[in-house]
Amino acid sequence: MADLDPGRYRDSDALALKWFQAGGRTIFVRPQDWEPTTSVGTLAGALLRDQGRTRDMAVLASLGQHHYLTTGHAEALFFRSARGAQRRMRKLEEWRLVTRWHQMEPRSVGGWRRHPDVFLLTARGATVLAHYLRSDPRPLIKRAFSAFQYAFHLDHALGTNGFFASLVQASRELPNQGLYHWLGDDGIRSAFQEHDPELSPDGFGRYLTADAEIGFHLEWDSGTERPQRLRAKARAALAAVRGHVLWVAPWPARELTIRSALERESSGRVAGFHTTHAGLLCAHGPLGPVWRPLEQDDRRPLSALPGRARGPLQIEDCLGKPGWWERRPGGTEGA
DNA sequence: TCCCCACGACTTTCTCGCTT
DNA sequence: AAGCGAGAAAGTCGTGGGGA
Repeated sequence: MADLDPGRYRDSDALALKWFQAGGRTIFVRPQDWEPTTSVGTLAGALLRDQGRTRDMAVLASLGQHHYLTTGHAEALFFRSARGAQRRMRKLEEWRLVTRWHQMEPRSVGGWRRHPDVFLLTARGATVLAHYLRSDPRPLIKRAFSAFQYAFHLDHALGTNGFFASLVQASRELPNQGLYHWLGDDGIRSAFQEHDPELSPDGFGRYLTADAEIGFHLEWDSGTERPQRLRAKARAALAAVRGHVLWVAPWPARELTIRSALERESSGRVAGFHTTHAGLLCAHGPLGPVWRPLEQDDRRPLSALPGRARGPLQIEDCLGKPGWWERRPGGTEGA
């Protein structure tokens, strides 16, 4: 069994998922205030001249959709090297389109471990993005401000985002697979309006294989929710979700707790629930044989889950593939 | 001495506009 | 269309800070 502490994994581990977060322990060093200024002024000219503006806008769009991206997440989605991601994010920061937080995680034995910096959209970034997308900037600014001001679930968000980023990273070199859609919780909540939006899953993904489209919702568990609430979430998913729901537990025993809650709630009904835990994800990666269906013992890879026949979506347009943002300016949620 | 991350310096590759 | 050059972007390597 792999060690559960993500801090123990090294770059040399073939499938190390270095940005998986340990839940709820990290502290964030952030600027005092959110910049309320929305003037874009001289920036417009610099951006228009900039060769990488399409990618920059896709970075901003992804920040608008998922709120918190680390240097590692940005690298997985948009860059081929960590240095490239660092350089570009620094530039966006200098243009005051994004703001940066440092993360430090206290170690159990004392001391601190530095994690990659976290980037958030500024008001200026939201305005520039809205201008680029020809949309109303106000909702974008409002959501970006909320992400800055009310970052209560930041660890949880980074865990969810880290899962999808690791999926992008793991599939980017595969010629006939890829993650096409990644919807954040904002995008999913609208689909849950008829139910309790508080019970909506944490993310939605559409994974393409050679002959199938596999849609799945993600539940990223922090290990703090009571079984009662787990069952409520299971009920909501049974009512509102067609397709798979993947539950990720922080440790093996917690996975068993989740499984018993799910099995109790879904007994006798068809449920596409699968579970895993962070140790397996770190050891095998998100594409490894880690997903265990309810009332079964075997674990299977994501690509082996049943899906529907491939539609017009193209593998080469999947997230992380070369230049994907050129063809999908709407970010990870767009067509 | 090692780890992790950010970043500076230098080199190489790519992109774009201009000229012929 | 082809060739050229300037500047931007990307690749690589080493360093530094903060920690064990």
